[in-house]
Amino acid sequence: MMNNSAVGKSWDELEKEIFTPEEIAESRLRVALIGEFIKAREEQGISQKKLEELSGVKQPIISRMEKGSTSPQLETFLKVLAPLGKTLAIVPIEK
Amino acid sequence: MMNNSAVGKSWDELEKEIFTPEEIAESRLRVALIGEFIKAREEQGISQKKLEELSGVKQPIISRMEKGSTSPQLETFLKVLAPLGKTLAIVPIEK
DNA sequence: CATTTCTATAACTTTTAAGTATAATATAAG
DNA sequence: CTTATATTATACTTAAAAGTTATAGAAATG
Repeated sequence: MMNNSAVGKSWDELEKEIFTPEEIAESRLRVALIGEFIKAREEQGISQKKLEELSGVKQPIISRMEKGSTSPQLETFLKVLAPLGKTLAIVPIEK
Repeated sequence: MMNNSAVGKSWDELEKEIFTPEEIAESRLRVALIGEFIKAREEQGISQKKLEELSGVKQPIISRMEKGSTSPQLETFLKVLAPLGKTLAIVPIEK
């Protein structure tokens, strides 16, 4: 049984009890990357279905990826980025 | 039965018969990213075992990733990059 | 409204990455 | 050398993403 009550706590507070700082940082980063992908897709007016045609990645997978219910494989992410004229690069962590 | 004999063909020639241009491009990109990661790890004198401690990602996973026998999840790749002071960014495809 | 397009989700199968334990190989010490 | 020890690679199991199909619910279009 949990010894800390959840009542009255914000998600930020709860998150700190459940996950390590590394997990939180990593998760935010992943969310940021996916968010940038969504933005690029929408800016170019490309639907998930259309992107399925362009990338070969099925629409339900794109949906799950965007909703954050799966952490895509590097390969899958590169596949959906390519038709948007984007790719991934390794960069130094910014301060 | 295959109607093209493999005898006398280079890997580059064979590759074109087996994979689509998109698959080839994506694969080379993934290999390039992994190569850059390996370079960063070795330059910093960090062993796979040490990186396991720093990142929480098990050494066999790092090994398979570097050997190219798996395409890591985005999350896993971010985890191993972080202790090396690196992360991923979405960038335009270069000409 | 009705219809089409788009996104989300569910259920299920297949494929593949992650986790675990161990083995092979390389490197360093005696 | 050969024996330790560190480092990387390999089987094998488990977990999770991808693929498939179908459908429901939003949101735009006529």
